[in-house]
This record gives sequence, structure tokens and C-alpha cells, in this order.
Amino acid sequence: MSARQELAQEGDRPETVFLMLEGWAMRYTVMPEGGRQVLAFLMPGDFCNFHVTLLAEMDHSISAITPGLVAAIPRAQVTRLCESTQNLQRAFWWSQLVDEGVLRSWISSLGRRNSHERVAHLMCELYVRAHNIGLTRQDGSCEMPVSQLVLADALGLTPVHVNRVFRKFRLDNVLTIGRGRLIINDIDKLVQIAGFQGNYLHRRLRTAA
Amino acid sequence: MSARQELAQEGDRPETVFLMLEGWAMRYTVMPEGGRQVLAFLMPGDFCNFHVTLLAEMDHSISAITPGLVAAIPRAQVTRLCESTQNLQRAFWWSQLVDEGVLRSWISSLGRRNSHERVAHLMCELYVRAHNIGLTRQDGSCEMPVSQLVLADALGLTPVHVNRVFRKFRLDNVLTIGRGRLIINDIDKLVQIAGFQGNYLHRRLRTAA
DNA sequence: CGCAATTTTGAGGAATGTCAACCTTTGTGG
DNA sequence: CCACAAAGGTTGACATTCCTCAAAATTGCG
Repeated sequence: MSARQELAQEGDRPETVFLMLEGWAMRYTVMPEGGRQVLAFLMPGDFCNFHVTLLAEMDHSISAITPGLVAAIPRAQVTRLCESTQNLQRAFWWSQLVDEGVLRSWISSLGRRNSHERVAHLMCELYVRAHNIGLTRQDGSCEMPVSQLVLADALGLTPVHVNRVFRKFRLDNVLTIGRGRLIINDIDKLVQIAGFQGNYLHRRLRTAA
Repeated sequence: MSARQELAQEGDRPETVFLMLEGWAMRYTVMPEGGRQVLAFLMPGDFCNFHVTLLAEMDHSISAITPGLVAAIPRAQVTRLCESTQNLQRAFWWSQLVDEGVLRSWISSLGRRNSHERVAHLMCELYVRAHNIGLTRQDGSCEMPVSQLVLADALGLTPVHVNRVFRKFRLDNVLTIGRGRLIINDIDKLVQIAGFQGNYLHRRLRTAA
């Protein structure tokens, strides 16, 4: 995929399931007056539109952020795979449930955190997710190929305000963002500002009773 | 269940899956500073904590709003049911995916709608969901046993502000809320204010290709 | 090098929050 | 059936966060 390529549009009934292999993408909706709300960031390993195996149509759009690579799997094949392999189905389902946890965490952020907490929390989440798939460096930095405009659309803030929050974090030596990279200078302070607890990312699977 | 009864707490590893039969409940989280964010309203037909069949622990709490009735199904039995009956598993999964659509819609509301649009949108959603399960009257009213305080915690607003929005809606003859009931006076105006489109509730299932 | 996108900064305004009081309804026990 | 308490709803005055608009500075890219 190339940067900004549309992978699926609201209302589509795609016949292909996309699995992210390289690069970043995002889910988003466009409001009647033209505003945009980002609903999720997609990283390697994430399914873009697993829904289409069961739901009639896309209720949101998906767009690439960076150039990258996606696996395009015919819908019917995914369905067949699910039906044949119990373990695989479980795995897909688990991944779905984790996604739900992330969505709930975003709701908490948007509803009950102020702009600083909100930005800090999103940075924590993206860093941890990047770390989980081996996309962080030893020095506490990771790729963050997302413009402040897009971050603002994810955080329910304006780009201007997001920029001011980042400035404050930079001056306070909490983190530095720029040139497509996030550098965390003081992880403890960041976690504390965010009130971050990673439990909603559900790294552990329920084991048999 | 009795009103305000806790059905599950964040961090729990319940051995029972709850299915709502009568009454209303809610998912919610408590923020470090004590604020509460409601994540979902649960009505008859909704699973409270299907997650526990696969995920290690609850990442949020669930509490009854009204007195009511829940079916408590042993976790192992749900798992067995899923593994034995392909169609049932599909149905559960579908329901999970619909829930996800609702979560995404809440994110859009919290991120990109002002207080009036937000309140209007939630009222639309709850009315439609109540209608889907036969809990509305001919006169365009439905039960709404939710205090403005709880609504505020769902909408990411303060109770005071929610109250002001309701007052405006009442004066503008859009809707009336009170005594545990929502009366919609002008559905067209309400839908227009909310920018409501029901597609995210995914009433239609994907049919075989 | 020059254009386009993005980031940064400032000034002023609007939406929503905070605090505090009062009112209304509902339920309870005498 | 009344008195009271508790919960929830309503209103006002004022504060603050975040937004809007506008422009300048910087960066990325062909």
C-alpha cells in the first residue's frame, strides 16, 4: 500500500480481508460537517476489516498512513479457515476482544481525561503496542509516523492544542516528538501523567480452568 | 439482580457469563482520580462479559442500573457450546462485532460531537436499541431508567451540563425526559441534531456470497 | 531550490466545567 | 397518612479549558 491509500470505505462490502504486515494505517469516520474522528491505529499484525466476514458493510473507513504492505485474503477463505480450525478461530476471536478493550480505553480517554492525560495515554499505548511487535529501540524511542493533525483527530482535540501539549511535554522533558519519531525521555513521568495501566491490552490469554 | 448490584469488577476472573434478560446495566471504569466513565449500556439480550471466555480478566466493571434478571452461564459451558455448534459461535461473534460498532460510534461522539449532538445521539441509540427488543411504546416513548448523573458519565459531560441540554430539548419540543422515561416529541429534529445513522447497529447479517 | 505540508505561536472567544444552593420527587418509618 | 430523609433534578454566577482564526516558521520532498 502507498501512503494515504484508502483500504476500505464506509458502506463498502469488501470481498477481501486485509492483514497489516508493514506500515501504519487508521480507522476513521467522517462526520456530517466534515470533521474526522480516528477510531484506531493499525500496526503490523492487526486485521483491518475482519468484520466483513460477518457484517454486511463497513461502518467506518480505513486508510493507510505510511507506505507499507498488507496481506489481502479472500473473505471466503477466512471463513473457511475459521470453520476448519478451532484454534485459529479462537485466536481471531481473541484478537477481536483485545481490540474491543482498546476501544473502551479510548472512550475513557475521550470522556474523562484532559488534553495532557489524553495525549500521554495515547503515546503510552502506541509505544507499548510498538514494543510488543518489536518496533522500539533500546533508547526508548519508536517510530511515530503520524502527523499532529491526525493525532488531533484521534484525540478529539484540535491540532493547535495538541501541539501545545507536545511543547509542554518537550519543555518538561517528558517526551519529544518529531521527524516521524517518538522519543520518551521520562517514562515514569509519562505513565504517571497518563494514569496508564496496560491491562486493557490483554497480553495474557485465559488458560483452561 | 437488584438495582446497583455489582455484576463484575475490573480485575475479576469470573467463572460465569451473564446474559441480560430483564432490566438495564452498564459497563464502566473508574479513573485514578475517582471519575467514572460509562462504556456501554446493557439491555435485555446483551451479554455482560462474554470476554471472560477468552480473556484473562475483566478490564472494566459491570453494575446493574435497575433491578432485573440475568442468566448466569458457567464459562466452561459457553466454551463447550461454541465448540460444538458452528452457528452459535457465529452468532456470538456477530454480536461481539456489533458491540464493537457501538463502541466506535461512542468514540466518534465523544471526540467530535458537541454536547447537544452527543446527548441527541445517545438518546437515538438507546431508543433504537429499546425498539429493537420491543421496549418502546406506540407514542414514541421508552423506558430510560438512567439518572442524569449516569448519562453524564456516559457522555463525558457534567450532570449540570447534561441537565441544561435536556432543558433546551424540552423547551424546543424535541424530547422530554423524566420519571424514568424518555418521550421523543420530534424524532426528525432529534435525528437531525444527532446526525444519527443507524448503520453501525448492523441489523443485517452478511449473507453468503 | 522552491513548493506543499506540517508545525509553531499569538490573541481572543465560546463551550463546558466548578461550586453552591435550592427544589422536587420518591421512599420509609412512625 | 404524615414527617422526614435521601436521591436526583434545576438554576445561577463565575472559572477554565479548549477552540477559532490567522500568520509565521520549519520541514520534507521533487
